[in-house]
Amino acid sequence: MKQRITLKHIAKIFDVSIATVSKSLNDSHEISTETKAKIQEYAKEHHYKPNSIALSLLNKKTKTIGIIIPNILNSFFVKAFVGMEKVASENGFSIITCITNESYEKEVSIMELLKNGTLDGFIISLSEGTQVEQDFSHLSNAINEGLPIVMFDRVTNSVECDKVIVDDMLGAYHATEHLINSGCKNIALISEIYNVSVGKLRLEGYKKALIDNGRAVNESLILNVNKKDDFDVLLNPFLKSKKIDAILSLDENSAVKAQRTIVHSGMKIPEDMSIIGFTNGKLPRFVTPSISTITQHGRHVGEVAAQILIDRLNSEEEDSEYVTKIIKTNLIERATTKSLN
Amino acid sequence: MKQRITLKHIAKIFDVSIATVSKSLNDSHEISTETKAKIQEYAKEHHYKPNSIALSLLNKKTKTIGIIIPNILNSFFVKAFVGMEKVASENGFSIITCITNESYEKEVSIMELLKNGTLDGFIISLSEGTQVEQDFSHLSNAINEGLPIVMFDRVTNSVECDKVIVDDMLGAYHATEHLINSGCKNIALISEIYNVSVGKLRLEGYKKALIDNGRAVNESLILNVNKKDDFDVLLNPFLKSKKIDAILSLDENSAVKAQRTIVHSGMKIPEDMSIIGFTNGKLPRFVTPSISTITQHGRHVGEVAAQILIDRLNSEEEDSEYVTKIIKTNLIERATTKSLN
DNA sequence: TTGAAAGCGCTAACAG
DNA sequence: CTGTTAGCGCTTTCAA
Repeated sequence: MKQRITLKHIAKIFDVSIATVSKSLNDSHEISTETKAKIQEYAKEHHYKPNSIALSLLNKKTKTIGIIIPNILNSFFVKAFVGMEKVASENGFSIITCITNESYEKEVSIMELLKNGTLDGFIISLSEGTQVEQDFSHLSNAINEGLPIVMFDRVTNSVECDKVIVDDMLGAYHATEHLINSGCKNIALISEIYNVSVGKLRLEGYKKALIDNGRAVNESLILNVNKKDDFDVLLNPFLKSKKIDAILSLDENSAVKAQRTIVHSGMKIPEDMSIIGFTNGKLPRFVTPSISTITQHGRHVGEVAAQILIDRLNSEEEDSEYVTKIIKTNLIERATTKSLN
Repeated sequence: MKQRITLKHIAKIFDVSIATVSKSLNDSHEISTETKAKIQEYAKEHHYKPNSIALSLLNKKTKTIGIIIPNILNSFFVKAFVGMEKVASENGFSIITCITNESYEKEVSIMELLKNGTLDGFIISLSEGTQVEQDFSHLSNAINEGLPIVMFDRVTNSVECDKVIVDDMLGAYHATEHLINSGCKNIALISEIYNVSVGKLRLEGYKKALIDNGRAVNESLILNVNKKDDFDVLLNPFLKSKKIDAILSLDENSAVKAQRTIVHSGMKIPEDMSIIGFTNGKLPRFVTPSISTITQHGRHVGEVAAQILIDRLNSEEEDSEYVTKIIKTNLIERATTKSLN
């Protein structure tokens, strides 16, 4: 194992001081051209690399941001992650990634662990546990200690910071309206994410669309499924007991599962039953019949979030105003919805 | 913004030396119980956190590993990533993630960037570009500089290091044999990954299975698809021109796309056409008919890779032997294959 | 044009 | 029991 080469080594070789070497490599005008030349050449030949840990200690900046995600097996979060990675890497930032698995405790312990100087800032989407617990002190503490945070997707009003959110309410509103306009009478709602903020917003959008269109909100048409529950066992009786002719799914999983159940039940899609689901991953696209989805532009969300954080880190001013960016959703019509024409 | 609290601050408060504070917080027996007590209490109250950058500089260890992945939108790689994150976090390691987008240049520049002291070691799956280029000096350099590397999935014999690989050849072999045994006569092979090592191994397994079972390898039944190509345009004539009754797909994408094309063509699955595809993501499972797949146990691959790296980092001995772990695949029979009964 | 010294936050060997 | 000193690798005054 070759020893890492340092300024000290080079200084010894040329019998000069460490300071001289440092200045030479930084191309300081204080140093004579010849000295610079020979030192630079030697450094290049021997692949000298400044130790960034030492630099971080000196500058109190690590050029590294933390990304905290509830669950990376979720296609929205992977896409957001890809966007963040792209922007970060374009701007010379590294990324430390942590996955909370929806656990409040994990989220807190991760933040504690990372508030130790290794990071310049955080990008986080709250875990389900945190949104249930409603305790955000680990986040406000970080901000107080000078670590900027950008929250995305699953956010809270209880913490003041930059935010990038998806227009969940409007997305659900438009989707519901599309179902109404395409002739659906009894629109059910299925959600595995009733615990998290975005689930609640989507539910609101659904209700508002019904009301604005002169329909009553029928609570018995709303099915909240626990992740531990057996989906099919719940869904089958649910579908049979009511005269439902459309489903709005608040998450990718339940849309796909509902679609399967319905296909098996022999109902005609979209004639007897329309489906729209949130989150546009590969799954709804490739399934047969392909599922109409509301796309949240995950990648873009990630890019914007990363850009906001990096801009803040690079900016000189201490306290520029916090921003909240809202990313619009789009309805992608596929085979599970009737077209309006 | 509150200033980070350091040993120095605490030392000043109690009018003791920095060393005393350091020892107190590390619960050294050298320090009197009272002094320790009051200093520890103060530190806790004021949320003192040792600066890990300073510690890294001192110990020349960062407790951070780099994970370099070609493409995280690939379900095998996300699963592997999840496994690595789990093991790393259990062992108190952080993870810096980079995505090469299959580019050799990106891979090299990432490695250059990260060889600066921020990482204790790497876990990498080679980019397609690197496997085409066949230049691995960025990797051997890292190893020479004392940065251990664990390669997984897409590896090369040209670099000596720890490796975790999937038994691709055998996986393809068994799958092909399954098709043969279930009565398929003309088994085609479709690949979007003919450029990468695992693609080549899977191809070998396919050929070997044919030969071992007294079949001829018919090169015209092997379709290599470029990612830029329009898959359907290639596949349709391919399927029509030969009397194919089974397809082995070397990657998840082409399996799903082939399945769709076949469904549309009206052929009966699996009676007229059987399909087995590599990589067991959600897609093949939820698609109708669900696709029989060869699972590579991505999560487990990730866990093993991370564990090997961490064990090496934690071990005292400089040069323990390199290991190569082979993870066995399994065939998951679903609706696109006839059972053997 | 070069170098000595201080310091980023911390630990450890050694004195007192 | 506590403090002094040196040092991890680097930059940056300030002096020479």
